[in-house]
Amino acid sequence: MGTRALGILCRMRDVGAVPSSSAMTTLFEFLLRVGDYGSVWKMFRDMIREGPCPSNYTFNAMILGFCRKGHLRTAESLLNVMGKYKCNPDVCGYNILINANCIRGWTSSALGWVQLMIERGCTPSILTFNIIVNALCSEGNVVEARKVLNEIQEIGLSPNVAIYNTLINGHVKARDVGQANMLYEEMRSKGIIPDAVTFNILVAGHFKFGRKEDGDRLLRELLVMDLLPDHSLCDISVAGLCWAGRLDEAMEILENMLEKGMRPSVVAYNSVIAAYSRAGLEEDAYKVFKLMMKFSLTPSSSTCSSLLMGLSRKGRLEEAREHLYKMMHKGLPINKVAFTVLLEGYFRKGDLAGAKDIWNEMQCRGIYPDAVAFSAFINGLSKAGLIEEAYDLFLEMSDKGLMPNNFVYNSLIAGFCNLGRINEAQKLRREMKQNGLVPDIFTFNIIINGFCKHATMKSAFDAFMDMHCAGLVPDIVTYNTLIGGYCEAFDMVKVNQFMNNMYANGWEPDITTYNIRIHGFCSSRKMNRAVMMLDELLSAGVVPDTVTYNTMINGVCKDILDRAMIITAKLLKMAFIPNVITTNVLLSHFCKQGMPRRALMWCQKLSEISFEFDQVSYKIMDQAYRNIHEDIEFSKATSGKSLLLEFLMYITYDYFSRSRHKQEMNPESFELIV
DNA sequence: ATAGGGTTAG
Repeated sequence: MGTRALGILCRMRDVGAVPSSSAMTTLFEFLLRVGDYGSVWKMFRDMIREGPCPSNYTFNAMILGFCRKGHLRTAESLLNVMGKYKCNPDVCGYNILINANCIRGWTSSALGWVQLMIERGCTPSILTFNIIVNALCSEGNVVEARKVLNEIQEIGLSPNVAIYNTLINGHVKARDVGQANMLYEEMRSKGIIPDAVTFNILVAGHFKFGRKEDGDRLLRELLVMDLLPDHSLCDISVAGLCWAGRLDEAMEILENMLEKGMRPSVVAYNSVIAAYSRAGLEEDAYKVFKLMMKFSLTPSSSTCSSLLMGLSRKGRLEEAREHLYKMMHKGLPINKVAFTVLLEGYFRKGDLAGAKDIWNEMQCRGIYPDAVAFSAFINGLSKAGLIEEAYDLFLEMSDKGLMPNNFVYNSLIAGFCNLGRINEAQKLRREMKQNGLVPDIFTFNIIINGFCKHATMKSAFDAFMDMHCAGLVPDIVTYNTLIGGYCEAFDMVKVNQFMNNMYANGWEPDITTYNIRIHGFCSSRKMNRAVMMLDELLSAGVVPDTVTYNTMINGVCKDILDRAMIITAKLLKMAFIPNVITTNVLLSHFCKQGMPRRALMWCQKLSEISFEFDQVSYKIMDQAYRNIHEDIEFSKATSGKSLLLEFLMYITYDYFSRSRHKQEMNPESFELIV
């Protein structure tokens, strides 16, 4: 299409006709999108010689096009020369350039441009400052961001709802929901009316990082406030309930809306699709997508990424990749996030070759990784223990002009911590500070975890104190990490102390807290206490998960027979869903209890139903082979303990063999939906 | 705003 347009334009020139300025601009946009810079410059020269005169609109489109391709220097020179062609750079052009600098992580040069535009007599708009505030927030520098808001008021600009939304979002992302609330109050007191975005940020923030009660309270208040139209309220409720894990309720609202003839927005559908995918219910995600298609809504890039995330997290990577191609073929908006989601999926599966392949393909298709994509790659490599390769990538991204942000530093720090190389991790934390980044709660949680796992609890506690000094408020993950560390150290005094500390700071234990504590009891063979913890969890209204089950089962296998049977009966009533770790637990117990042949027999049966083992499974199988070879077999398959093990393995096998027969998604269904 | 980093089971 673009080449034809180019041909027509040339013929127009040949017959002496002058194309319109807007036609030229559209053509520039196209040529820049496909990266045909040769034609861009040729057409530009033609324009200068033969008209039409380029307008500000033409220049801005070119500046935007070059910025999107990462050619910031070219964009900057265009802005600087446009004066020669009777075009004065306007606030729009500057904003594009400032934003491009911010996206690359070059906040200080963005600030330099703001300075320069003022010197050149172009007044920055509220949008200019919004871009800056956003950039500072994504560096974790909410304090500076807040200062910008004060400064713009001093120069006589009045903040609007958008800039407040950006700042509130920044605080929520920094896990400071309290401060986010204060900003909300502040904007209201200034008479600025919050919009749907404000509430979406706040409600999601409360559910994600704050307290669920606050989320509910805000939703209730919102309903009586009469500020927003009904459909916005529904969108926000749906998103909030999704984050609260109350998917059935969210779905109910969506269905109610449809019954009432209201049209839920793409955001509402996306929230539900994302939540289903996150919860491992990818088939339900596709059902919602189908519904969305029925009402001919246009999927956004986040719709696509969320659907792919559902498949990818379940390890269904071939299908995910196939859908990715189909989506691109249909012209759906696929961006770097979709590729990042797949990249993560390959790493999660331990398929390093697949991960590297999707990484290369993304770049071959002209989709360039951003800081988060780099961090996903760096994170995957570090988790696989390939820290040197990860570090090379870190250097590569800096070479490419992408400033590493907190995501990247945190991934790398986690990589060093996982290998126990705490000193190098600490060095990176100092380096991020030198680069103007502010270590966030993630950084501290990663480092605290590193100390818990590879150093002393004293050092972990010191890091916890450092975190306070840095003005950060510990969150549930911080508490869980420390409680886990003290559990491992069997320091029950400190465990209880931190549990109390956690309650005092307004945090209720979550499923992870309970799992950690149950694990603590199981590993010290206090199964009665573990069961008590399970009961406590249930009465607190927390839903146990597969981790709970696996932890308990692992304890049960080690326990005395009578109690083991009672606990097993209790667990089975709860209808848990097993996974590969469940089988690994059982297989390793077959080995530990002197039955390597039984372990291998079950492996054989599982592979017959194409069960997907993981790296750990293969290690256990190796161990079983070695045990047979070294003649380490001592259990009779008829003892009570081994019968219990056989029984547990049988029901696990049975679950997988049934779920295999369940109707898998039809591979063509995606095409049928769209 | 809705997608991509940190805590838990072998």
